[in-house]
Amino acid sequence: MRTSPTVYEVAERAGVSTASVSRVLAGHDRVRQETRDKVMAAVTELGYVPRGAAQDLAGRRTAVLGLCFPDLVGDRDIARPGRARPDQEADTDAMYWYDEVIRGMERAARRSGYALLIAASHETDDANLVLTVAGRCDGLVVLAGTAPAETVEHVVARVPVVLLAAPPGIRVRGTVDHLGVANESGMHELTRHLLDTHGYTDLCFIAGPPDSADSASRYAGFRAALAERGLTERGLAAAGEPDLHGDFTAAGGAAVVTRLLQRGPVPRVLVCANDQTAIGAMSALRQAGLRVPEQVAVTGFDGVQVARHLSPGLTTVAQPMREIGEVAVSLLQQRIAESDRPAEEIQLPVRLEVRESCGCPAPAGRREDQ
Amino acid sequence: MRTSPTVYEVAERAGVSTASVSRVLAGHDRVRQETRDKVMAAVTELGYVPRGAAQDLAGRRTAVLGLCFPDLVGDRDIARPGRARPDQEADTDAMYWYDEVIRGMERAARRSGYALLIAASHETDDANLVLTVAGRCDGLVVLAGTAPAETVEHVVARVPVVLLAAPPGIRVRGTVDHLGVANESGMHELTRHLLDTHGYTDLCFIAGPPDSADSASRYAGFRAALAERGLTERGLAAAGEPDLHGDFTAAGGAAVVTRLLQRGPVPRVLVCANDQTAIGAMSALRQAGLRVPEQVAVTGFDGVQVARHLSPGLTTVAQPMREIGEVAVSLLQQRIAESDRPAEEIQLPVRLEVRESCGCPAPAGRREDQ
DNA sequence: TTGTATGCGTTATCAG
DNA sequence: CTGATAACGCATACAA
Repeated sequence: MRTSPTVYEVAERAGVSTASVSRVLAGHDRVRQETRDKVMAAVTELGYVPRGAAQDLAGRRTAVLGLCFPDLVGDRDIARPGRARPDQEADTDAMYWYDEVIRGMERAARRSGYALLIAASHETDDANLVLTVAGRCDGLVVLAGTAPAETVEHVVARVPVVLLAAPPGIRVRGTVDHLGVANESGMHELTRHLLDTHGYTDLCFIAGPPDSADSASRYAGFRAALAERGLTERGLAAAGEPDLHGDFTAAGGAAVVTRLLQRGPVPRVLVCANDQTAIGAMSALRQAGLRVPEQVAVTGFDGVQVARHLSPGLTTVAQPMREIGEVAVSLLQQRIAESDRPAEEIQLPVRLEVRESCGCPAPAGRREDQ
Repeated sequence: MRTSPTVYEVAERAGVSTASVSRVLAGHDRVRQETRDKVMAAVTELGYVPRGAAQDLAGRRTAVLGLCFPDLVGDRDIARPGRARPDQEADTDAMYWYDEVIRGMERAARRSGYALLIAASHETDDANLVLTVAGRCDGLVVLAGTAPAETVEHVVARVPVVLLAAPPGIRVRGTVDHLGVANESGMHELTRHLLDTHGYTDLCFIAGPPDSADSASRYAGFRAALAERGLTERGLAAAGEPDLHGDFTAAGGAAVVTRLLQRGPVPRVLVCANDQTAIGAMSALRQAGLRVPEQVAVTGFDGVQVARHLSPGLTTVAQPMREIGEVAVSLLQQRIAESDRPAEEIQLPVRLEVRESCGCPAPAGRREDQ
């Protein structure tokens, strides 16, 4: 292993003390220009890059924020080489939403001078990577489903944590801030649009996994809007329980539609628990020769980027990804500054994005892509 | 700032030495079960998470790999609040490809037990974040366009570096491995498909930014295929120079098509330098009432996930994202183990993905989404 | 303005 | 199997 230069070597070469090297690199004012030059020359010649570990240890702070998100598929595709391709597609396929979260966090972190340390893991994994990350950052964002509550509670003793999109029921002990979006009211608004603007009466909800709290909240909003108009949902399994469950992937959405097609006539509107599901649903409908939105309207939830490039454009409820990142970073910074601040619970508003998949006309004259 | 527990406190509470604590947490065998229990109890009670900085310093290794990629837009949207929305869309829009790279790297890193430290920056920025990252990882992947060559050369003294998608001309001094994909031959193959299978003769290339080496390589493959058939490209600016330049975003692709429409009849085939450009082009064509692929065929390059969900599905050349991540990690690990190994230059094969946007029939019976 | 000396929290070596 | 103790590389308070 090549042994990289240290402050000592730089100091020696520059003919100054290590303190001066440190000061120059930290951009302190109180150092003579000549000293500065000597140091910089030595730094360049030696290819010196300060060891982050030492800086962090001495400075008692890292320049890093952490982000842990659920590993949806683990390495199943590796374990089952027999059908590698399908799995590969399915898993990356399900990542759209995480991509946006990662993006938003990276941007927000960077603006505050932090790099972002990311790792996926799953509740059922050993929590090793989560601890690795937690031990190396000044603040940590954990997406729901990433680690068991105990792990989060454990980690909170070490680093400020923001829990993202955690179900309202599952609250972690200890001082952790919770950040989420208005799932229920967002879906409520979307459903009202379908009911009032379009006058649809035959709608059906395609849920996510049965244990998904996000899906449940959105379903609640959907049901509430229906109830207000005295309507009932097509195809209800049990009282208040959606009948149709996808798994938040396009493949899942397509599969549900396939089943629906076998049962008989498809409802006039398919309200999907997230965008991927809607994408898969539209694809399956197209395969079956049904036109969207003329014969079947479809809507999503999340507002991932691809939604606007589909044809027809996907009507959906957009989460404020950028703002989520910003608020998460801000919460972390506040708690870094003042750790005993009471825990906050923030719910960010969502925005209805009407495109064509619900039956609305394409915006004339306007260009979606600019 | 809350002061988190240290080994000393854990050791004291458990009634053992710090060495034992360290051993237990490291999973060493040679420790009595009773000791192990005492330590784990103390760890849990105290919420102890080892400080990564100290571990890394003592262990001379981090559990982290770094990834630096170009910041396409910086914070322009922040600086110019006047037209915030359009910029916001444009910039995240251009991220698809990076998303896939990040994903692939995260997966590959995780499989090797590493977390991934990411940060965006641009050649024109100060290189601060790049140094921050470089100082905190055992290996670093740098995407082309992220940092000036000198910065990379500088950093190489400290940590193994893999340069991703760097133009063949721009090679960095020092021992850095280069990793890329077969841009030229991939585009050559795609073009031959258009020529031979479909018999098109009126094709036109929509390039990326004029200084993009990727775009240039792909253009070269395109031209070569045309030349083999004795064809010339529609709308050539200068000898060997593409006339139409987008900027690798959907907005750019749409803008090019808009200009094209004003000039007169659109070529039969638009071969785009990347997927985003193609997406924008298709969208603009649709707005203009032109049908894809019946009236105008369109193709892309990269194979981003959304390509398969569009309608028509986008015919494109797919980069092996997963493999890129895998190979990058592997190169890094090799060089960590043996730093004076000669630099490698690896070119990964690409794969033609035929869908409907080129004019091929939709695959019957097959379900794209499962 | 610059240099000296010490602490940061772990791991690992080496005795016991 | 366990316990002292010396690095690890840098930042900073303090002294000059």
